[in-house]
Amino acid sequence: MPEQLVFRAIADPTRRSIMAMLATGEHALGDIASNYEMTRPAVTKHLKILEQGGLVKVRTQGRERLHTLQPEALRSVAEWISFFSQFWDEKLDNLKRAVEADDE
Amino acid sequence: MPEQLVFRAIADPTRRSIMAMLATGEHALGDIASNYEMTRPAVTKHLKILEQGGLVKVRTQGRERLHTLQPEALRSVAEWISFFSQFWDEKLDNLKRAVEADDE
DNA sequence: TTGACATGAAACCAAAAGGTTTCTTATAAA
DNA sequence: TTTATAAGAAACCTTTTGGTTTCATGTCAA
Repeated sequence: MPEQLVFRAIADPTRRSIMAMLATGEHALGDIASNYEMTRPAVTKHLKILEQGGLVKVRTQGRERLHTLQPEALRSVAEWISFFSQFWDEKLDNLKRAVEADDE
Repeated sequence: MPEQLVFRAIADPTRRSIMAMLATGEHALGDIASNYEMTRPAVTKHLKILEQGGLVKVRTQGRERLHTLQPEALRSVAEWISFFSQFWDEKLDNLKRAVEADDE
């Protein structure tokens, strides 16, 4: 799972919005799509990109496809940011330590 | 400075690489460009996008343009991630608190 | 002041991104 | 067993992105 796919996935505002929605729990495609102006195939494509980035997992139930958020995929981004945090504020070295501590 | 411009800026691997280079200090365009296969105008464009995202600041000295990293611009991304961190691991609530504590 | 150097600017190009419409397939419900 | 629903797949279109080449401009050094 190349890290680039995560950065790509979170670059689009619609996809970040979908992530926020999925933070409230599992949702079917139609359910998600009804919150946006665009067509369902468009939302499908966004979900596919989120999936490729490891940020969303899908399971099929009957004729529905249920999507779950996988927020751990954001960890690589958090780690990348933590490298730069040392340059912006000593206080935020906390962030770096927090991420690294979770690295086991 | 819309947050979207930061997400856009960090989406490209070349730009993230440039950021890493600038973490070592101020650099002129030619200096940066010599590290990449692409032409200088291409690097100029990447730097422009980093500038629009608030991640790089430029000053002119003689005929050179010196670029400095502005890592604080990553804070908005860190805050965005911290919202999701609560879903992935309780331990990483540290991250959230660290970012919020620095919000003053 | 003449030339070399560091860069900006503009025009252009191919590929990727974000979207649409149309058609098919699979499941659920009447 | 029809019919309606939920979704995937493919073809297509437009705009954005990441890159190029070419040319113009400002600054430093002989």
